[in-house]
Amino acid sequence: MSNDTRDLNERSLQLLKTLVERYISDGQPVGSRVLSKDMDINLSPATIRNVMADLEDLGLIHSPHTSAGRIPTVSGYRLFVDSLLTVKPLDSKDITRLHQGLSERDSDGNMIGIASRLLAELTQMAGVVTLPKKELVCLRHIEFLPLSHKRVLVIFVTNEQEVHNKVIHTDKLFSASELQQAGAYLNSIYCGRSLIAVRAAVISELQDAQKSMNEGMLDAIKMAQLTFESDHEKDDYVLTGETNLMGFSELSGRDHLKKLFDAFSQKQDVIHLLDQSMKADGVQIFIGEESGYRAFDQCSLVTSSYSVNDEVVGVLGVIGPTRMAYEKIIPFVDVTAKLLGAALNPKTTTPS
Amino acid sequence: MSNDTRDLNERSLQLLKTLVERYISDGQPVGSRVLSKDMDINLSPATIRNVMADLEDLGLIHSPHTSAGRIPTVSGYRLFVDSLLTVKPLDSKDITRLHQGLSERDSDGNMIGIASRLLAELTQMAGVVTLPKKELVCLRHIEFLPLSHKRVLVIFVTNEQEVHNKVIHTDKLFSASELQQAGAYLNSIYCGRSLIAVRAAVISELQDAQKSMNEGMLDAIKMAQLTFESDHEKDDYVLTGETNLMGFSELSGRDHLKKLFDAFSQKQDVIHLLDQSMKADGVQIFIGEESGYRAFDQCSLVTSSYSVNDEVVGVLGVIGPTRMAYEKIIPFVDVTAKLLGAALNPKTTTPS
DNA sequence: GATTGGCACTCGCCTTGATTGAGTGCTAAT
DNA sequence: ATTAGCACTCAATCAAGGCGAGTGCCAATC
Repeated sequence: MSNDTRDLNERSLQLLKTLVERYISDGQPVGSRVLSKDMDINLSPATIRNVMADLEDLGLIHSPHTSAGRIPTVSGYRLFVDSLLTVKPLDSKDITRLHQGLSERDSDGNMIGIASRLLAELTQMAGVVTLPKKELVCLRHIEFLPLSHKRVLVIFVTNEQEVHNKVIHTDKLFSASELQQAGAYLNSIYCGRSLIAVRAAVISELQDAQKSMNEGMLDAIKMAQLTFESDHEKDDYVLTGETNLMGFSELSGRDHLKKLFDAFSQKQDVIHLLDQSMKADGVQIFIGEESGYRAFDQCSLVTSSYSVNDEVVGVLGVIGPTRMAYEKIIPFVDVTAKLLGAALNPKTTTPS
Repeated sequence: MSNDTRDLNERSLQLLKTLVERYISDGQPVGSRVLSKDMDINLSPATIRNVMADLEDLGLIHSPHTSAGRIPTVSGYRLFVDSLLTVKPLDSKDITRLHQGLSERDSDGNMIGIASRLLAELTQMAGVVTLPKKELVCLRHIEFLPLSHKRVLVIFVTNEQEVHNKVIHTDKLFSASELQQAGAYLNSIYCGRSLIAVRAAVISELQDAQKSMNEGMLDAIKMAQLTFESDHEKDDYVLTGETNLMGFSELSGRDHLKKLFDAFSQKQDVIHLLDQSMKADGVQIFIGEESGYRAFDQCSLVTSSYSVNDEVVGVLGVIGPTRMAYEKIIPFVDVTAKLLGAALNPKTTTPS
């Protein structure tokens, strides 16, 4: 790396671009000969070699061994996606499919799952969608049912139609009707507020307990506290199409694949990675080791946050080998994020 | 296969047993020499070879190639698990773990998921548990919430604490309070009955509609019909620990693994296989090709049905390579099934 | 007659060595 | 600055040979 990438002239960039494209489509290290044939400008292989040597000095490409062609390094991919890429418009079939899948109408309630499946199906890689973040979800309905052993089943609905449930342990025994009243009371005062707001309100209510509250109200508040106290529903995501990844030969080192799948089921690293995309809006890309997690060394992650009412509420993306068709995946993720955001917005109807 | 397995004398069986055990623990074809050392009875390798030749004639073992040892065939495994196996008592650590995981008290509501995870964790293979069958689940509570576009969110609770939800489309627009009344009405008449019974009752109610019903009741019944009309929650299962399977070299032919995982996500074949175990009670074993599904050619499935109140309601099991430690897995699956059954029974408390 | 030792044979696996071919780097000519 | 030419490197492929594990069979033994 003797120099800055600014040294690169138009031609070198063009060459890098062609090289990356070629490698993405073939999967083979690409040599000077094929590159010479692939390029628009006519150049002899020898010239190409000189330019490639420069690119190698800059750390943009490298040879797996002496007499193989070159393949892009992470920096090479990075430069490619940042400046060289010509994004392709989405396939119209894909657009149709997305629309029909994410139209609000025939939702079976779980938009997140649908979106994830669509991502996986249409890209033939793995699709991932985080659940919308809690600050943004508001309480729609809450209800309690008695169980044995002083336990209570809490069911609450957030946003339009997401149903959650949890078992809480109470101090004393409640009858079904007491619980029903508690639910009605909580619904009357907390409905429509965000979970965060509810939690805060509950805590403050409990603190100045001298307030004029009858016992039933107090019990209700206590149960609400138990329900919302912890981040019981830890940030989570829906991941589908993992099996698609098994087809890619570059990921198929025995334990490599296992590491990857283990990371998927532990979720933590993936969550952390996706969280980083929450901040920026628009499409973000993590290439290979850029992610910082060994398990994803050979993978790229193309993400985009999705928003409801201009507020970012979650992230979705696609996971595949570094050697993926970025020019198609990027717009695809972008559009999916926008459509999902629209589909989740209760106020608007998705345009047909 | 010149002959019947009855030809086998005690010694041959003993030999087969030792061979299978050895192969299971080593994963290498086992030859006459090691076998001779492994056996209790002292026999020269030559004698062993003679016996092995007989076993091969009977189709119980075979050589992968001329100068390798022998490995069990499917029939060999079959004979082994049916007659030769000496089951080992469960490890006490495992028992403790199972008890603590499946004790009713600190359930977070999803016993099935917990059981599956326990199976996978403690066997280091894949665990699978079917959801309890519908005939046996009874309605505990039902409730409706209005959505936009004449859609209604139905939430219903079955058994103790399993929460389900579904979106239905109605003919006309209902207000929140109308829906609440409908829910109350349905709760009053259908609570405690099985879903199957509810479905039947709903249909018959609708048929003799001349009955004295006010409009609200009729609407309620109609909504119940929409809710329960189809097998909307198709028999399903919870599968965990699939990634454990990636460690086994015998399953790791590239597309073999993919086929297996695809079968897992399509669910259909797995369901069908598990259904077969519903009929028999006690532990059932499918070895390799016995399952009849190509994807499971190199796998064995050890299952047991689990029962609540002496009635079989579901199946659980473990999926691993044919070369698995049956003598430990079998009692393990057995015990897990019994504990799960007990944990699901609302009447009893699991013994500590 | 069952068991055993001996022996030739088979076959997978590993190493070695030679060959091939793709691709490079360098240099000298254009 | 570009190109042609050439020597060189190195992975991949293949054949040949040695090794070793294990077999099958036969004749000797108990």
